[in-house]
Amino acid sequence: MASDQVSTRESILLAAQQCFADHGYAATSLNDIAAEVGIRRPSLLHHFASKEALYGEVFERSLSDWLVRLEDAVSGVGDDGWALVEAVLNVSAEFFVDNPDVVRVLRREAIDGGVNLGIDMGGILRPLFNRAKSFLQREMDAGTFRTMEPEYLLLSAYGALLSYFSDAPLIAGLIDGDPLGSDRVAGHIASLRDLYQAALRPG
Amino acid sequence: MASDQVSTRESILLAAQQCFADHGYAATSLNDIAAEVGIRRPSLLHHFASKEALYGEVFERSLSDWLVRLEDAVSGVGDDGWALVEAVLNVSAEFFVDNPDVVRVLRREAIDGGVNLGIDMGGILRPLFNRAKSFLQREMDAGTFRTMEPEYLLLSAYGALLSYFSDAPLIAGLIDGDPLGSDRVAGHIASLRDLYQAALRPG
DNA sequence: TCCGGCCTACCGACCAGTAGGTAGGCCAGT
DNA sequence: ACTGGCCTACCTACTGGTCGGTAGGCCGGA
Repeated sequence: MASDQVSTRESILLAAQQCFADHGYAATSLNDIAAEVGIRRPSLLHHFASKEALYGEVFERSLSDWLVRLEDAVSGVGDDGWALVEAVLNVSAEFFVDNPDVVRVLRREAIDGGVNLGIDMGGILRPLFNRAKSFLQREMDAGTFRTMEPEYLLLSAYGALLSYFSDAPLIAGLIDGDPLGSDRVAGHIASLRDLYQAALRPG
Repeated sequence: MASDQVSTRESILLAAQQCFADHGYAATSLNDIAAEVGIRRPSLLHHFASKEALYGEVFERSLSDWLVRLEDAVSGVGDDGWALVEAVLNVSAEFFVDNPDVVRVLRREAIDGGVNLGIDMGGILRPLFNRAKSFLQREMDAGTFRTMEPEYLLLSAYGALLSYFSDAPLIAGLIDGDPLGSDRVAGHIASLRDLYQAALRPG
């Protein structure tokens, strides 16, 4: 109905995102999603042609939401090298806290190769990766950053940043308190900032 | 038969490990595993009571293989702080290259919470985590390492190290060449060593 | 040397349950 | 009267798991 605060279609997407994040594609049934929305499976299939199509839309939205947010942050910062690194760190953390399901969907796809359902995750990320690489190279050439291998540096940062959020279910059993609590997240980001500042500081 | 180079049971475990790593628990059927071994599903279930039991054994072996290897490396190094960090890095990398499936099995479990099938991954890892934490704290107190928050430092290192291997399918689409090739892996480990050396160097 | 008994490993056939997906009907809003 | 959204009922394919049965190796007794 049009009077719904959010459309059924939107509710389905949100429920699907949560289910796919929690249990993965294969372990999520359309019945699970439909039940969460409060409708029957055939009604769900009235809005989405297939399970695969639904997943595709969830995945695409997850990835693009993050990239848009990242793009905004990057363009809002000048050419100051370190400020840009901090902006990426901060905006990503903020986004992942607000959308804890997104990062688990993306990471599952990364393990599967990001290519399982016709979506070429690598192809989408590659331009971004190359841009970040040449940014780092530029800063290193200019002496703003200590010279390191930009490719590996990026991959390490990607892993260190995302794993904290994607593996939150495990980490919750390792540390005291909710790893996604705002103070814990702030601590993690501060630690990352500290780590990479120390590593990138020239000299 | 006893003349088999490896027992059927062992073949099943190996095939299961690969399937679970490639596609996850839910997306792997017993038929898939049986077909890989070259037997029928009922024959497989003659060796393992259930799919869950088979997965449990695969998971347990994966985790303990890594921990044993880690334990050996740690005990083989004296009390030299940085040497121990390097040993952990090196032995883990070596192990992950030799057993590329293990890390994907473990990471999938980490995302799921490591608690899905009655196995408490957090419980197993917690003592190790606490030991590493107090090791770092000791080195920082002694002035060998720069003072940082050990908990976050460990989690970042865990993420940075494992993600390179678990997300290898995605990374393969990001960089040129096989990310699990020996030179690439060496580069990644060297970069990690460099990163954490720079971050932990006192001053 | 033969024998019956027991064992392991494997198989085809079958089971109940559940998956994704389709067909067709009901009904409120326009 | 039509449409969009939802429903029940149904389909086929496949899941994990069980069943009864078989081929063949091993072993103790005659």
